[in-house]
Amino acid sequence: MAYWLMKSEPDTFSIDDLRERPNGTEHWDGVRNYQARNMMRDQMKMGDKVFFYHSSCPQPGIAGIAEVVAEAYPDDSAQNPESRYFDPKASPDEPRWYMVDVRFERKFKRVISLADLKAEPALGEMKLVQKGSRLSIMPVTAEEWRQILSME
DNA sequence: GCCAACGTTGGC
DNA sequence: GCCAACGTTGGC
Repeated sequence: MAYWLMKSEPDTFSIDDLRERPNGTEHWDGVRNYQARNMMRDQMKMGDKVFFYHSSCPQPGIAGIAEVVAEAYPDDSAQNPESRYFDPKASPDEPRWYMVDVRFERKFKRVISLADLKAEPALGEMKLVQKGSRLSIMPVTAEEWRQILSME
């Protein structure tokens, strides 16, 4: 089982939104970055655990935990001209973009802020805290996972 | 294949 | 709203 961190803008889709979905489950559409797509498509497996990260908001940080409940399948929003995620180069034969399903597991008692994560020496190697890191999906090591849980 | 121009992300 | 750091696009 692997660990991940996935970013979402809470104004668009927050951890509370996920919790309120039927079965607490939603597809993670709208990933339009190849590195992030490749990780989702090739490496994310059923049962993997995910830190749900809130970005571009007053308090950026990790808000809670979700679990992967469906492995990658085509992101049909790329083929919907009405969608903000529409990509004219995507087609049924070449879907180009993929998504997974995630299910709400729990919300942290408090948001573990980016500032707190940056201040923790044990997380110095974490991709999230490194300068210029913009990936919306990134792997988290087991050590990082444990460390962050201890900071709740 | 290079690289300039442009678009996006995301913290602040 | 600013802007640094990337990623993507497309002319050549």
